Amino acid sequence: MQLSRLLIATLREDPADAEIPSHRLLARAGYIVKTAAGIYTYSPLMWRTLKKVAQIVRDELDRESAQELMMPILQPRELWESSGRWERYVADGIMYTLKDRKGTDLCLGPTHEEVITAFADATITSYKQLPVNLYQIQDKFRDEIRPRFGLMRGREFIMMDAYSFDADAAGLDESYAAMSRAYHRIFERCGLEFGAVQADAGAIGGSGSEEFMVFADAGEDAILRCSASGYAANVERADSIAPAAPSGGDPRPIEKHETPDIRTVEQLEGFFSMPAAAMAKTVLYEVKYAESEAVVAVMMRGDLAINEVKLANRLDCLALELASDDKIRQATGAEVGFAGPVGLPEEVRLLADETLRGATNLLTGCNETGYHCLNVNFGRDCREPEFHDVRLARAGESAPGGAGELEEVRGIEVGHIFKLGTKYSSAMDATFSSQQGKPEPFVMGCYGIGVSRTAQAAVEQNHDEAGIIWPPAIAPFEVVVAVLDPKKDEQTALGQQIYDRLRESGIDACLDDRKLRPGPKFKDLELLGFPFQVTVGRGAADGVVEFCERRNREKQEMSVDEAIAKCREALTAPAVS
RNA sequence: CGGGGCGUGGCUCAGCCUGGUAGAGCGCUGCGUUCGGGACGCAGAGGUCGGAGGUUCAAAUCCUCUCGCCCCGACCA
Repeated sequence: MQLSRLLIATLREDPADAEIPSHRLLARAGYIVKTAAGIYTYSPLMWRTLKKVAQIVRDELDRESAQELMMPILQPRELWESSGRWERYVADGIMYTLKDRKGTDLCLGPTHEEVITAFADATITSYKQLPVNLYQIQDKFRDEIRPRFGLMRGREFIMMDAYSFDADAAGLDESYAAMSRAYHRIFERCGLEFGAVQADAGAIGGSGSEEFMVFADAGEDAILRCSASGYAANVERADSIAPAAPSGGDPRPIEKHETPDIRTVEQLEGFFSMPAAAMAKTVLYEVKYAESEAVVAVMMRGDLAINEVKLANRLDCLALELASDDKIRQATGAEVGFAGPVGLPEEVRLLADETLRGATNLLTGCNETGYHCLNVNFGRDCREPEFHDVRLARAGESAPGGAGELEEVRGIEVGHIFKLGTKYSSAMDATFSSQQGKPEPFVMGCYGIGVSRTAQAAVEQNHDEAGIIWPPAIAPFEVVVAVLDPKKDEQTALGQQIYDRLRESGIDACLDDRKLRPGPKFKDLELLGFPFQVTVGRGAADGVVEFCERRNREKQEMSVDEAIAKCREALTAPAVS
């Protein structure tokens, strides 16, 4: 490809709406052009990169015997009602819905569990056909609350979604392991520094789940990891060993104290000269279920925090949020800051974190404005709460197992693998005949990779002040042969010759024959970020060119043969195991 | 949806407070000089100031509504 024939529209200045480096660079280099918020047109160069990412995904999935197919974007409401997700997705507002001319409701697919489960039900009839793993690479649509950071969180984005069907849990474990292997190879080949971390299964549901995270400061997710033990988890999911609390000792008689305007843990520490770890705060949540709403009180040790994702999972609710001041007054009969287990109305469900199990002589609120209680003991002064782990793990705490300390890093979620089990197949009555001739629901897994997000994550991890530094495997071109002065015949001829020889070697090269002065040409190519450059300039008459690696921008003069050899050497990627 | 901010040539922005001739830099076109790190000269093209309504002799500027976009919090590949 001659760059003079390729539509390249780089910008001299950063677009005003780009915040993080990868978004800024992709927009400035003209790789992406915004069509609407969270909706982008991919330029010809960007499309080359996206196709390369997609092809790596295909290669590695196919190696694990997955099969590519294509499902519809437009999906009928009745299909989504068969899994029970229509109402929830519409209520959450994340799904685009529309009506056809007859008034029939449809949606633009945000994901394809329903379609694939119906397809599997229609086509897989016997256990002899299992396992099956099906995937597609397609645009997905989500009415994101806040699209941002370019391709990182778009309303329309390219995603690979795969679905495995097995006869039993052991089969699912194998399918899941195969996908995990494939994912590791995919992100390795894309040149990313990444890790698999334990994850919350979220709205999709199911048991086991891991996220593949590209480590980057701009990442939207917080990860806790421990290098000593190898433990890594999304903070939503992470566990840790809580710091020890002082022993409360044998139960002493409860004491009620006047605490005017003392509402927070910090204030209580000062007022009673007690450590936060000897207190229990009581936080009220408004919890939404499919058919009802409730106020739930959650007790947590004073020095620790509540993990709302864990809490929502324990409560098995649709959504929860901190109760409003009005709700708190209504539920406890006291002002905000004085809620506690003592005298809590029976209709308010009471949970407590595991760290409070067996605790004695706690300092708590007692649902009376201006008062707190000392020496509160469960079962004696108040109900015995339901104990659950609802604690937020934090950096600095010990990792599960106690091998080392947790540190926090940021990550971009580029992939997610789930063990779904029979959640969808049971709901939709999608079955196969078992060896005993009985209908059994498929045991399913589902797996996603954000293809467009992965491409941007690669830029987030690979750039410098001058521009993008594409990992070779996903660069729009691996090598650019830059002819500095296309008006000089010997430069043009030599450039063309090098370009041809690189192409013959199977290298994805392009020829920059654009009539640009050298300064702008160098700047432009650095911004665009091709990993290797062969510069044909004043040495052309003597057969001398320059080889330059974008990553370090070091230039070396050498002969044409040497330059070509350098390119070949650099691009003979070590085989991925 | 809540809170904050912004819509002025292709891009980045000034002008708005205090109403009266629509501006700059970059980019683009032509000619000339230049030519290894975002050159220079000359000549040009390009804007219903997001949209609608209102106030006024007069609105980019003041008021109302509306649409779009960005940022901060709850969703997710």
